[in-house]
Amino acid sequence: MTDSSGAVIDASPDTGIKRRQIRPKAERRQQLIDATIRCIAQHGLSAVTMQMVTREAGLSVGIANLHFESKDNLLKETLRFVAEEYHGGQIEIMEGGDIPNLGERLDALLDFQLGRGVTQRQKMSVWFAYYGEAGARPVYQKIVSTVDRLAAQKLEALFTDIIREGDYRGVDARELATGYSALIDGLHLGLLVTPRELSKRRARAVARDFLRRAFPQHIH
Amino acid sequence: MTDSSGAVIDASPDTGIKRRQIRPKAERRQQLIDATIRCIAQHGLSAVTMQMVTREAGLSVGIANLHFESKDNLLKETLRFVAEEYHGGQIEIMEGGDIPNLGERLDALLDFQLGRGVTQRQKMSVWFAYYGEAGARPVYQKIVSTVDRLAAQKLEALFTDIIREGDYRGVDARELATGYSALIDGLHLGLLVTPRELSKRRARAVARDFLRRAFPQHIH
DNA sequence: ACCCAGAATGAATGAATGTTCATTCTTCGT
DNA sequence: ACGAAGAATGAACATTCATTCATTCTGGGT
Repeated sequence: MTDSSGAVIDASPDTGIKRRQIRPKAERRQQLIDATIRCIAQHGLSAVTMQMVTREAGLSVGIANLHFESKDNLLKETLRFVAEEYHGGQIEIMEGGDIPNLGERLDALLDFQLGRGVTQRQKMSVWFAYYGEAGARPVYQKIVSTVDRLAAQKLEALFTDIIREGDYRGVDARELATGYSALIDGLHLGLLVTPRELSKRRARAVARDFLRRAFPQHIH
Repeated sequence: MTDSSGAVIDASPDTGIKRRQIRPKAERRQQLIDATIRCIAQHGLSAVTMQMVTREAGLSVGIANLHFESKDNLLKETLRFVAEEYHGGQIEIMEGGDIPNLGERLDALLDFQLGRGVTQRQKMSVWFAYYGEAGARPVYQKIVSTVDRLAAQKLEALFTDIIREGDYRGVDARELATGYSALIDGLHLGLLVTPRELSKRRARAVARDFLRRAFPQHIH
């Protein structure tokens, strides 16, 4: 049997007692990180407790300190995972040998950044929860900066290619990349905090509009 | 004597004992809210304690529950204050009878949103700390949505006026307003999390660029 | 069939935190 | 000068939480 969290639970229907399962370290780590993400999304970073996370994962309290040495570390690793997943996905698309057409590649990037189902909302919550603490916690700042810088470089490179291909004049790739990144972040924020005012559809329209203004030949 | 927090302290230099001061309720409330803002900016929302806030304010622990009934309430009121201060400032400029020229009014808005000294950074920290929790706390969401909606309407109205004045074609005021707001939010985020990568000067250039693209006759 | 490395458990511990309230102190009107 | 209203204090209390670790359990290797 598998519950919603992915934790393997082996229960005798009669007794309701669940059997202890031994799994490799890497798997447990991921299981705990996933549970942490769900907890942050649902209760907020400041309300997350170890008991909450381990219960969500279907495990005992002690195990968190077995695989991660402390709560601080678990939170740090969770941020690292989310950051790398998100930026990794972006970077893959931007490097994208599988999509030779630059306009289509831009579209794919936009789809990745503002598309997807409910899952994305969970990730967004986590993302901004950490942003909120980043001002006071250098560790978080460093993790985010590191992946952010790489993604920014790739985006600038993509924009440079597009500018060359379209022969656009008076457009600075770096500045535009900064603007586009900020726009996406801001739209994510809007989707998270005021979902009533900003639908996913409209967010995409806004982002597309930005790109169309800059690269009219590439975005229709 | 006045310390950095604005709290009035009356100490005999000999004894070092500070004298108890009685002040009106409204003043103490503001004093506590100011201290809360500083604490959030410096330590992060999740690390803020009542002892920390009251010490920062130069007061005793009991007083926080005297003027605000609980920690939750103090945090809520602090968010309300910051939200209203920020959005109030924006709205005043946008309605701005004192700046008849629409282009100049846009400039003033941009100055307000991305200008100012170190103070602004404190406010930004608080702002995003709450955004981070907003996903899980309806109360925060409501406070932010309320002021946000009003500011969005005013911005849309301003853009509508500018579009009419400049006779710009194929531009949707609402969509542009959404985009501009998101852009500013994203730039704030960048300034907070990756100040090394994004200077205040560059943030302003990026925002100006966005406006210039949309309203070339109004922004030079 | 047996053993053991190490994975998993959860009751116990101690530290930290929000909240209370009996007491002390200021101020102001009379 | 005096008294009362209420502002301010901070020690005490109850709760919650992260972390520990003695113990139990599992599964693969022999």
